[in-house]
Amino acid sequence: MVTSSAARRPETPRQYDAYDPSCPSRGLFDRLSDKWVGLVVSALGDGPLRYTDLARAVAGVSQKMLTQTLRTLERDGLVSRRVTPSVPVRVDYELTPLGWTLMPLLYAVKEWAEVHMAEVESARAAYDADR
Amino acid sequence: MVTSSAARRPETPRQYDAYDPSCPSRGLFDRLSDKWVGLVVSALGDGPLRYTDLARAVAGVSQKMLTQTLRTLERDGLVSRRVTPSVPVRVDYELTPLGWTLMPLLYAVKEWAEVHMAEVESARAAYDADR
DNA sequence: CCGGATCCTCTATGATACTG
DNA sequence: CAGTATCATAGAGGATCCGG
Repeated sequence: MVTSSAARRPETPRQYDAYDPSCPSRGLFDRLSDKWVGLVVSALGDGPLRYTDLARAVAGVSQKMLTQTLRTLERDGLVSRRVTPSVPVRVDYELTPLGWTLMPLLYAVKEWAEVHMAEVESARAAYDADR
Repeated sequence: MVTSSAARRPETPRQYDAYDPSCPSRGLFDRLSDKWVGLVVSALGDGPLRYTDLARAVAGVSQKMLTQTLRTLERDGLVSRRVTPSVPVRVDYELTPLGWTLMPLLYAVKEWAEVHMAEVESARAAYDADR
């Protein structure tokens, strides 16, 4: 008989807790809440993109922050970087399989912001009216 | 015949675009990517919480940031604040109906971080090994 | 075209102390 | 208990220049 506690909880073998500041997953969650990560990952949800195209898609991002964000995502195994040594050089970024599991979640938040923007704006107006 | 473009796209009447830095939804998306918003909203997913309980749930948050985050969420119509004028005063925070539509999305990201932490850590190790 | 290296500026955040 | 007010600071992020 092999009734481990894991067997009773088929999913979510909770060993990490993002609420705990000392848990590594807290740091990871913070990274995912980064200013540019959501937009970059969402943009790559439409397929691979060259550096410049990514910069155009995520309008307003500086070179520095785009590169820095991509490096971190690459290190975390969410994005892969492929260099084509042409002249000039061509660099494509693409979501890894792991990245693809995250993309829909961040994309959903982005969509939520777009869909509910009007409601939030009227909530703000109502709030501000009281003071 | 009433075939408006909206009729052809039943859902997502895209009028906001978070990729556009000048679009209000970009600002909203940035707010949702705030360092504490995800954890606070997720914590309230288990039901209403008093200020102190919230501070305990979202370990590591300072009074200042917790209050500031809650004020913003309240203004944006995601969280409601109820004061019970007892002695000492009791304040409960709760997700609004609008907040409830957002909570599962942020909670999913938090769960993703917890579930995939190990994979990310090994990706980091592999990346760092190459330099 | 891609992005590394610098310099510089703000602002987001924390620590601390105080109040109804 | 649930904040507000103040002060101080790290570091996020932008602008610019340079190089492969």
